[in-house]
Amino acid sequence: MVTVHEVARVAGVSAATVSRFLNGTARVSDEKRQAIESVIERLNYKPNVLAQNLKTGSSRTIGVLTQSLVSGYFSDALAGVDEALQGTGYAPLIVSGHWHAEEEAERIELLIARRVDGLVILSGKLRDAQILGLSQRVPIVAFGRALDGPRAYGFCLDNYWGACEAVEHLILQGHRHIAFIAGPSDHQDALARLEGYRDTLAKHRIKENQQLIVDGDFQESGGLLAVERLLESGQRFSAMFCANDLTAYGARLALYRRGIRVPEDISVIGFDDLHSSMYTTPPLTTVRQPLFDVGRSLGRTIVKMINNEPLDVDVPQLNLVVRESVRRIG
Amino acid sequence: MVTVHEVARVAGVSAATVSRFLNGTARVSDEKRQAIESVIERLNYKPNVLAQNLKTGSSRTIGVLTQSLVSGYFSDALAGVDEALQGTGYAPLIVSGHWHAEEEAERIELLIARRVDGLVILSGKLRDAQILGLSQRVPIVAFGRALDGPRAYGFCLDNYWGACEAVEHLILQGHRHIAFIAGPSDHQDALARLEGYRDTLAKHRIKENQQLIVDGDFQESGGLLAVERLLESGQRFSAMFCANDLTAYGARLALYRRGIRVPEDISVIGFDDLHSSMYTTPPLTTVRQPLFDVGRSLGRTIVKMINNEPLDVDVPQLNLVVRESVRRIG
DNA sequence: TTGAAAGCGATACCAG
DNA sequence: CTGGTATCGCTTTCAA
Repeated sequence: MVTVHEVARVAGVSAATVSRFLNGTARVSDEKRQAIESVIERLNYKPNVLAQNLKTGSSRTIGVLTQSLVSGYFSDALAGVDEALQGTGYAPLIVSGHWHAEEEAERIELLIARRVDGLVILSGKLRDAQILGLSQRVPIVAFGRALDGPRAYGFCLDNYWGACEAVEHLILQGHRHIAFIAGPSDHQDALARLEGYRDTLAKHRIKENQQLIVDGDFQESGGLLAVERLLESGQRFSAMFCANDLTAYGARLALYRRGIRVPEDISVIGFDDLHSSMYTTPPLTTVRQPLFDVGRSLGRTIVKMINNEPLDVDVPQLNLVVRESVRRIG
Repeated sequence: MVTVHEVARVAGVSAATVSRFLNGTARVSDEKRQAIESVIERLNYKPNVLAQNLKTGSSRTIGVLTQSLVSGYFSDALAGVDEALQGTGYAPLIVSGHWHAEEEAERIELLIARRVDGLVILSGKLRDAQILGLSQRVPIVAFGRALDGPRAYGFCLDNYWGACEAVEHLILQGHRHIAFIAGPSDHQDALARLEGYRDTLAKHRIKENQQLIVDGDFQESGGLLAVERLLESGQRFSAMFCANDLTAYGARLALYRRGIRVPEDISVIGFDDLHSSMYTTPPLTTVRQPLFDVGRSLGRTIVKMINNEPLDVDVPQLNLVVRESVRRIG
């Protein structure tokens, strides 16, 4: 493998000069520049990143903590981060915490041990205090938590607002008996969505019916089970708000199994807007989370933070996307 | 930051000894071992990976080339690779080629520049020869191509067989007019599936009807369009074999829009078995590709290859999973 | 078993 | 503008 020294020797200059040329650290006379350029070309010299890393103390790598590699939700965000990092010289090192605080902490330690220059954290179960602590060792940008420290920044999307929009939509379409399939009760977003549901009913003076609120788990299976319980309870309802799209998929299948049509018999609205929600039968009306944009914003922000540039973060917004799973009634 | 030298100094030994202790490179007397251990503990010493990397010439990193970060198909494989690498000391560096040969080559160069110790390649458009060439610079394990060099190994799943299974299933259920929505014609797997479709019809002496074979693109939109064309062509058919699950989703929506029921009016079978296929309405009968297992196998194999261990690769198999989108007729 | 010392390959300071 | 040289932190001969 050819090194700076060889290039230097062949070009008749010093290694320092080659380095300067390579990094544009200082002016290099035209003739030497030419010589160096041609030697690099001829010897097909490529700097050894490992040596650069050691010398500069930076790995030009961004650690990314996701919660799942196989979730459409997180994948989108990862793709966004990836895009943002394109051409910056930083590469993402992706690890998954599987919604498990200890595992997250462990993986992050691994990332730090690998000397990542920055960390992007997608949701998770770590406490804000822990993240703030970590941020003393490495700059952090997080999604799903409001953070604002010197080396830690984080934003959330307004899940409460999104839920309000969803329920509002249902009510405007004439629905008054609206079921809610909740998410995990230890999940901040799930809670916000529940609150939005409650408050919006209240706002419209619709009395909340405890029986219409059933547990889910943000997975299809939870949605399916929830609908079965709902149906067995004998409660009347014309619409259901599912805490996320996966839940809606499961719910939709449960309905299908009972021969209940969507939206003719029951309207369904979701939350997230996963890719496939455009192709469910019927296409799902849902609250869109712009996860790709979120990821991109996260990626750009961590790079700015590393470079000590002003952050001016672009926080993408939720919005309701109306498709065909909600029917106007009454 | 504390270094080996500091640890050595405080423990009253040499840096070499600390290093040996750390790597188990040689025996270290018990008393020194104790001393070193306690100093490491007390000083909370963590070796600098960057320095190790430079010295050993290895980054303890595996480059993984995927084609998409947001595809359920590739995500599964990535998760498998990730699992396989867990606890090996190797971390995956994931890049995406977006089904674009040039981009793939570029990204791979980036990975090599970062001194990855091995490469996992998931499908893509590079030619086998290119990969073999690359494998002189870094060991490679690939999916979606049959490779067997000293430093390159690759396997495919038997898409032809899978397609035969699918069509066979349809025929056994009494279908004789079977449409096929193809995948991209420059995609090896898509071609194999088409062939399987053709050969199986032939095997059962069902005359192939060119009109029943329509183009798709492995995406939902292609499936949707294809069905519209199919329906407009006025051809009669009772079942359709979709080149992949996404295509089936799109097809299913097109059918839904026309009020055509699945499977009562038309049976649908897919290929891949994405997660969501279990929750479509109706749940999709499809040929399962065990992508997670594929990824895991790939991950294990690249590590073995790096360590010069015998490979004995475990190649997972396709299998038909029967759900509810196919009806028995006749 | 242990230590001294020589690098790994680049960068950056200090003279000139 | 350029070159010599120390240095980043670790691993690994080579001798003892």
